[in-house]
Amino acid sequence: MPNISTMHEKMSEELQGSKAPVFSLNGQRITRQRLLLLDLIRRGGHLNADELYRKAKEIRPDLSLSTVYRNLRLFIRLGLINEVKIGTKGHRYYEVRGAIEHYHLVCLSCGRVVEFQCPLAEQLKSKVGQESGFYITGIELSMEGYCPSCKT
Amino acid sequence: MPNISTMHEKMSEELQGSKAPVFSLNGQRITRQRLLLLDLIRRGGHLNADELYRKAKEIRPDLSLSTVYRNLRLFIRLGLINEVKIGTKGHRYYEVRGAIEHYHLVCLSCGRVVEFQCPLAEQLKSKVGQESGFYITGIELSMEGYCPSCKT
DNA sequence: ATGGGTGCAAAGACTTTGCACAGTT
DNA sequence: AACTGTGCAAAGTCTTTGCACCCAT
Repeated sequence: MPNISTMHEKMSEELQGSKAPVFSLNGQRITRQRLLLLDLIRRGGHLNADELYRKAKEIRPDLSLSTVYRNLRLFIRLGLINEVKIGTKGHRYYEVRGAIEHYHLVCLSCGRVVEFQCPLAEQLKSKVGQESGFYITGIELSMEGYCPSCKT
Repeated sequence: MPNISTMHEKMSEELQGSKAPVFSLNGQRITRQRLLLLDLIRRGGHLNADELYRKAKEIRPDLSLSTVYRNLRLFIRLGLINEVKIGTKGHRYYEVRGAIEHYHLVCLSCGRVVEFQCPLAEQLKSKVGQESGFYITGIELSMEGYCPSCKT
């Protein structure tokens, strides 16, 4: 069982590149569950809540699904991860918040998710904002289809 | 109570611009519930299942929510309407299928939905398809923000 | 008469919440 | 001691499904 200083150390790693004082500011605690979940999201690419739950349960069998949901909300609030809705079915996936803005392409057959960048999206945002008079806060862009292996 | 020839007439109107024989082909029946629902979707702009249910219930109080859901699925299968997921919350809305491909912009304050066209989206689709090797079947694009009246 | 359509209620998938207990500070 | 975080179970939201009855063909 890791002691608390080990945890702090690990959490510092987790916090690389994000606003450091968020945890202490909000009085949020660094728990094993949280470390585990963040770690799995970081490794796992694109996971939904249930996938994350099952993976985490392999390591901590006593972990509960509500802890997963609660902490996903927390991580989002803290800006550590993003929730993305992929494909026309709009399922929710989670991924670490990276510097590069990107969008998603999902294979309808095997479920593989590919990220792509889209410089046009920013242009689009300001163009649509100008023409509509809206102040635009968010953009949702994803595509779906069949990947090279599945499309034949 | 409208007789069946009236209903056929009305349904023909509904079918303007879509593949006409779909109903007869599939043996789908023209019912008052279906006429009402299609009519409300046509008038209503962007409705979700519950909004549609409540509007329809004002006219036919005995209508059930499952009929709404069942017929939304049906209309989608027949190509009469589109299901769109708007905003980062990904709520499902329904609208008549028009000729012009368009996307949606929703006000986070008043809920107003504005349609916009995006010639770039088609380009984007083929570009992403080329670069990724995917065969792309669907694209999901929407934005959210605050409309002119709400943004101050 | 036949077979699809509807209302009702129940079940499903996914997510949130209330509560008592456990672990940190 | 005070308070946050967790597990568990219950409740919530949105959608689908099973079944008996109804109605159009």
